[in-house]
Amino acid sequence: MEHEFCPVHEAIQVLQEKWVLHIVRSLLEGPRGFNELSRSVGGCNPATLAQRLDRLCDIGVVRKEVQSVMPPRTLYHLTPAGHELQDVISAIDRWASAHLRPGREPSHPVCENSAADGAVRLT
Amino acid sequence: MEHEFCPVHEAIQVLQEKWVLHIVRSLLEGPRGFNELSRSVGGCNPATLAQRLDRLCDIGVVRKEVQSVMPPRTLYHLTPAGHELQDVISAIDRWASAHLRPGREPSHPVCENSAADGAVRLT
DNA sequence: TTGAAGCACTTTGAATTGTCAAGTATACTG
DNA sequence: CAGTATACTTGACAATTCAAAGTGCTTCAA
Repeated sequence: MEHEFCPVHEAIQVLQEKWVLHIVRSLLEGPRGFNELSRSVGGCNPATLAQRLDRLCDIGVVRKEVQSVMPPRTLYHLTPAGHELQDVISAIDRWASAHLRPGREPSHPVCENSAADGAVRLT
Repeated sequence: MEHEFCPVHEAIQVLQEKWVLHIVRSLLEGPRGFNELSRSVGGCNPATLAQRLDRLCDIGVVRKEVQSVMPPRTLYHLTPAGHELQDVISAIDRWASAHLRPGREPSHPVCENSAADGAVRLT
């Protein structure tokens, strides 16, 4: 009755969780502490961030290193598997650089957007 | 006062929206109608799906082609820019195949997961 | 020595999102 | 002529995310 295991599908399930890609992207630049990460990710509240990190930890993408409990000092960094998400982020980066531009207005109420140059506008 | 425009960041904002990656992946296999897409994406309710499609349309990743209004018949397909998300999906696919496996239990309450083979387990 | 700021979170209640079930008008199939 | 399909919309409800405040302890400046 149940579906078979599909890697891509599962990966998408994880990566589409809010903030996950941002977190990974940030950690690719190096290990960070909680607040540091929070700032670098920008706009994710601590409750959600903590939850995402737990998940990524469970999944084996991130490792949490408690350096001291009091005063608190923790480092989050990517595992080798996590590091390999670099390819995914790079692909997004390439796509974004090629197709995304600032664009203010949705330009049209209707869906008549694909400009001549094929650029994509954000709303 | 405001930040400058960062393509990757913006792209992530879009791609992390629930169902978006699934939708793109499905459309990469070819154009589909609404219900067809809904089925192939699996589990996304029509309200959300409609909303996501509108967004992707506005953004210029998807094009909506109404073939007839009544009885209704619509086709959704990727624009050239949308098609180039293939690279992103492929990267996810490669990562997933290399690092994801079925794994039931989180195996441990704590975050002690990175197995010797570096495989990642889903919870 | 006092005060402010930093650390890693947790808790709370409210706001935003996503989901479910049902419904619409029409056509095709058995 | 009942049943199925198409593409959605609506409204009520559930789940997720949010901002704000708080904790207990250290470190640094005044």
